[in-house]
Amino acid sequence: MPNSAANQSTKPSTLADDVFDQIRNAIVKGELAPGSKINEPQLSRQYGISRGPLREAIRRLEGCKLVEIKPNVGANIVYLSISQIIEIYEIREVLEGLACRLAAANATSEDCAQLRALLTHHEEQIQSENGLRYYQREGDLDFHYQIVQCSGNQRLFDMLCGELYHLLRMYRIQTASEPSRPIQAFKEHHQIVDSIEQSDGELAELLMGRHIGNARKALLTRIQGFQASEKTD
Amino acid sequence: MPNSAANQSTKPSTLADDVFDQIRNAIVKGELAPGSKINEPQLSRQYGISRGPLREAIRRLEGCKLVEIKPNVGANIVYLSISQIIEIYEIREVLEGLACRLAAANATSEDCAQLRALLTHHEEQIQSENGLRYYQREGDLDFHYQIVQCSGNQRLFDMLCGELYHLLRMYRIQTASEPSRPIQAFKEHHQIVDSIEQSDGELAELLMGRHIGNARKALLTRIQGFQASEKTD
DNA sequence: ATATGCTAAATTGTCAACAATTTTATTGAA
DNA sequence: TTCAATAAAATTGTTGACAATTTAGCATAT
Repeated sequence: MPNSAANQSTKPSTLADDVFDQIRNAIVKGELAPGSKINEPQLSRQYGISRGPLREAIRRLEGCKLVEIKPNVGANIVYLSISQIIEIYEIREVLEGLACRLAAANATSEDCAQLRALLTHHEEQIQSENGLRYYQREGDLDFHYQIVQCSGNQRLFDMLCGELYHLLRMYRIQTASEPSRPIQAFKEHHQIVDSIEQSDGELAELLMGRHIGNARKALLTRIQGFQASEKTD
Repeated sequence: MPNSAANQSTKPSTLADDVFDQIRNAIVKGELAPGSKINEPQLSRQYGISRGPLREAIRRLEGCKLVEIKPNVGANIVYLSISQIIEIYEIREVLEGLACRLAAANATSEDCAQLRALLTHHEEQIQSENGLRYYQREGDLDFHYQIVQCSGNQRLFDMLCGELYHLLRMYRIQTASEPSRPIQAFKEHHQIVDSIEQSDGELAELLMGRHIGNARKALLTRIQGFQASEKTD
């Protein structure tokens, strides 16, 4: 069917679903500030819908742990403390380690080629300052994203790419962060692809765990450095 | 475990929240069969509420991935295939390994005493057939539950105890399963507590990973044995 | 007997109104 | 001024009605 219009015959969707996507994007991009309150009348006007589907979208966000609802008070965008970020990094450490182990077993040669291509593309981009910033912001997660895809474990993919990465993006924007170890991280990425290509799952798992562990430690020391007063829970 | 409706003045709650809990319990207990369709008019009558809060509860369940909603068609209770259970076990393997490593570092002597107490309690219960069935059904998860609590990582706790364990309970009921290696599993539990008590995080992590890995393999071979025709995705 | 198309019923999606609660503003007293 | 009590406004929670869509039933034709 010649369907030039975006979504008519192919994608039946509901207002609640659409607004769910929009709000989630707004949260991840920081347009809805962490910790801030959600005002139903205002948001429903903004999106041009009634409060019914809006509330459904908010409830779904609650299920995803992106907002917290207090009865009779309202919903707040979730706020991640430093200690919560550390917790997420600890989890990523083992989850992405697993992803690498599985990827080493399952990745086709095309998958490996694509991983290589992504790395070289980053290498090119990284020349310019803007490119470097891009790499730190998004490109890094792209790499991790693609490895998880190679793992073949769908639920692992959902957990990482559908939930945790959203929170990390949110945090990066929240704190204009990530001046951390770009060159070193880049080397580690290459090593990881090496081991995946050689189907050495245990090594890939170990390297990825160490890679994220390094990032976690860097984050920890950087925080302790000039922000020792941050509440840790 | 006393979680009845005794809280009135202390806990303001909303209909959507209450019904969310009730439906989730019904799903986990198998009262709402996996794959079955949710009928809004019927459920709203059953719980004595209107469709508004009911739909909010369903949306929240969608966020938790316990139901799947198709626009204009309705919500279905999620159904876990064998391969999806395997995926969950792979994830548990590393996540609970992490929990053990952290628990070994963080657990107080009281925590360890409590773990020991739980194991001896199981040892007593396990004498009778009913007790053994209980152990296989719930007691086993109780043990894992308590270890995750000792890890000190709140998000890890939420992921495991707030999501994955629900799915596993659901699956166990779904397939009257778990005649698998109760005595062996019991020994492994003891070893794990040993290593946590000795603050040997790496050993605890390895043992727990192996423990769950064994369960996964047992499950896999049992399935392949007399149900080789199961769709694997 | 199996399809095909149409009609009726049931179900889902959306909205606006109302009730209940919280938040804000205001008043009055120490 | 500061604090408490109170009234007003705003926000959240809930409901029932209506529109849109899907599902089921039924008659007809091949």
